[in-house]
Amino acid sequence: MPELPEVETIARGVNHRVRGDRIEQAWFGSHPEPFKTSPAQQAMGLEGRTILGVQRIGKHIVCDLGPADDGLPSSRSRKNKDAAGSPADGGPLDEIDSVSEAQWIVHLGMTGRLLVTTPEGPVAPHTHARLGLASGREIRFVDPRRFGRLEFRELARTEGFAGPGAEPLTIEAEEFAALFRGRKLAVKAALLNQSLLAGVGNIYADESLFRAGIRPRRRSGRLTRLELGRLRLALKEVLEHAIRLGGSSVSDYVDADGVRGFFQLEHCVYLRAGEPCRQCGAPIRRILLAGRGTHFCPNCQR
DNA sequence: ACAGGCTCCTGCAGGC
DNA sequence: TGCCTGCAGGAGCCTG
Repeated sequence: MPELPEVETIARGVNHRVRGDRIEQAWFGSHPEPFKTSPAQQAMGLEGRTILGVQRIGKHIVCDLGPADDGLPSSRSRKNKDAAGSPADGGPLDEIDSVSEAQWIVHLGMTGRLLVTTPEGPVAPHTHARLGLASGREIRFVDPRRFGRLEFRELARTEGFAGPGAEPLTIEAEEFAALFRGRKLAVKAALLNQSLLAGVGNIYADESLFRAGIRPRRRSGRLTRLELGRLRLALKEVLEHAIRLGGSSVSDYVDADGVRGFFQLEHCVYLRAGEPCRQCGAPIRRILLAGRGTHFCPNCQR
């Protein structure tokens, strides 16, 4: 299930391959669930636009798009390629100086994938969107469980996408502590709440609580300053480490090339119920909290 | 306002 | 062997 490190890995990979490219045609499937904007509106909005860049905000992948062109040959993307070597090969973002005029926002839900392939490649079952690019590449959105969402925003009409919660990688200690102050809900439930912190899901909530030595059921408002300090650092470390390893592949997660991540090999508690704690050897316990499987070491976490 | 529970959806594992 | 049941969870919605 993609959380912040997986989404970051995918966004970087997709950005690397399609930045500066132009969307020639867009195809959308018929299942209504994945679309926050209707398929027809998305197709109309996307076609003819240049992809300025792809970034992660919380668990969302945001594609910034240039102005809609007149459908003539893709002079814009060719000009970019000539001017800046090959932007799609990953030069700095500011080489493309256009201002974002629209956004395509992708949320992968639990089982969503965003892949960059060739049009000839076999189309996986549950493919809900295909964007044909001027370079000959194709972006595909595949999501068996249909918990993912696709949205198109024209920035002349609506604001640019901003995650509802704070970014756990950059949040300062004071702001972090304020998120938990006075709250009665369990600290794990608070970590999962996207309007507080954007991007933390079940795996990294469990792993960061283990690193910080805090039990998942502890009430948020009862955490000491010291514990909040440890939690903020643990969260940052665990997320950054997972990004370096390309994310966790626990179910069917793969990056933009279809390659699995490696962080699952370093999980200390997640999906390790009954197995010995890596620190003290006590068996890892599993409970249900906020409707989620929750894993912790009863000895190391207080 | 806040907290907690339910629901969507499909694939897979486990039991009989 | 094959079918059935239950479980996995992000986030929006509903209720207390």
